[in-house]
Amino acid sequence: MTSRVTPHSALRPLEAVVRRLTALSALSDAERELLRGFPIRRERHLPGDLLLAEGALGGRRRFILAGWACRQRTLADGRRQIFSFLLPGDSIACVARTLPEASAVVALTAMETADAQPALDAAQAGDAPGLAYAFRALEALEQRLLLDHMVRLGRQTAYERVAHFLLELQRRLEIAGLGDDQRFPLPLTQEIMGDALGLSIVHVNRILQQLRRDRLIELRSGVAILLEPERLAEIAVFPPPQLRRASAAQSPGGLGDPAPA
Amino acid sequence: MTSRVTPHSALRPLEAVVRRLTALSALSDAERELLRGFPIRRERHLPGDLLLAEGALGGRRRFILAGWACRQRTLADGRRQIFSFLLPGDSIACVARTLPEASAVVALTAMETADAQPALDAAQAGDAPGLAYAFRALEALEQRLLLDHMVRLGRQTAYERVAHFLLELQRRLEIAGLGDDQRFPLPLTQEIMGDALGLSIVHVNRILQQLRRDRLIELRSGVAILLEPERLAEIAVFPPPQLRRASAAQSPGGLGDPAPA
DNA sequence: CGTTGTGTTGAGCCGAATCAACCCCGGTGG
DNA sequence: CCACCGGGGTTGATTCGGCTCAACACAACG
Repeated sequence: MTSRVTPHSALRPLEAVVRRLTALSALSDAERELLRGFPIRRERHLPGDLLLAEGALGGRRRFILAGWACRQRTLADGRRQIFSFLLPGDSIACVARTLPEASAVVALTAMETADAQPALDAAQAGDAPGLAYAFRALEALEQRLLLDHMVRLGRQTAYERVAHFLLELQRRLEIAGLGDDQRFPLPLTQEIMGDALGLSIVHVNRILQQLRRDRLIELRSGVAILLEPERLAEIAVFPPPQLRRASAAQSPGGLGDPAPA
Repeated sequence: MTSRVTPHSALRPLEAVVRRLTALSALSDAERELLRGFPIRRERHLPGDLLLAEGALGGRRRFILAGWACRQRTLADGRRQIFSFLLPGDSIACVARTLPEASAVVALTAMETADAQPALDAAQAGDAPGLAYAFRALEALEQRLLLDHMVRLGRQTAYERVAHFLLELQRRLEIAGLGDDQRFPLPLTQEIMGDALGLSIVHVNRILQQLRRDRLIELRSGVAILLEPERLAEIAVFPPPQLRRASAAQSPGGLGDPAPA
């Protein structure tokens, strides 16, 4: 269904995961191979599927190979708040362990996930220090994204919120190997964006219109294009988060294939 | 200055910490004594003191013995978002370790803190399973409080936000041994509340007025009284979080990772 | 061919921000 | 002792961003 969105998930299912972790930590080639070698017990999910229930105990840890999900909470009167979006390369339920989940995880598109437990066990066992560091960094990054989102909700105008949000998605998706420095898949309805950004559907629509009129973005059939990322960043007021480790050397440049092994 | 606010900090400095942890985990008497016996290297801080800088690496972990602080971020143009309030019994910088902090921690009142490292080390060493569990629960609880705050910001009216916020404070403070089931210290200016709740000073003032007119709360000289907590809870729409362990069952032995096969 | 979900657009309203006074109170210093 | 000052709180008038309601367009799909 979303072959454009997740181009390599069929041939190299863990590609997004490897890219994500590599951006956060210096993985040895051995670790990369270790990661690719685990039995991953793939699973498929449909839009709307509940991947993790609110209040659940000790959810299964999984990697997302393809598709989008979100962490959310629904109030008694139907209002919904989306806390974060989970993209290919992200992991589910790696925070709380023996304690009830504070949010539900729901699939937004068709998805594919893999068992993350073997990799986590290896990291915890001390066999793969690079992996262990990457997982901790992942957790910290998640926290940072949550805080960013909170700033959007509490202290930014709708225009700023949307600008900052789109920038965040672009950066995250580029790292996961989807999209480039201005173009990326955006399989979200305006309702979903509204529930994330604390805005009504109608208002999300108007802001997107405005961003288009201002020639800052284009949106066509599930693909977003940031025409002037720098101006968007100015509008966004506070800098989108550092998604990579600060170190000088990073994964070898090109979008196509990191890690020649 | 705030002797009513922190009545036992002089005689039993760790009282709030012990109470907090006990509410989360079944601590043995030995563990409680262990906790009280650590060298805690107390420190005092003044309102406005920076306890942890944004972007700092590996901050010192400390317990709060007395006084209030907050986690916050300040934007370039001066806007501020407060993410959470840190109360007596809470700990600072227990999440990220080797990674840059995503938020600053700032003292809001005069404070006293203690070194948490000995206790954390003991927990990590496996000497005190109850403590270890408590610390993990503490982290999860913090996460939950963040998400609650996000719901307030994104999906609640000002009136609901304030109601829910006051209820949260009451519950947390009661557990820490400050205040009772409707009365608690509230040393926050309306500006601070505004920066937490995403509202202007003026509007915070009006909402508080309204809550008073509706005979739901009283505010006098740094003390808040919830006249009808149940009605406040109804207004708050979504239930304030579970701050204690669900007394019946928890994990007495399975403190490691549950490993759901 | 209707149906359903998503996007679009207009009209009107309302919640919350802004602007601007003013009050009260606790310093603090002449 | 009083004059002054600054921080916090209170209040009114006005503006405005974003919501609600409502209608319609369009595509995917049965």
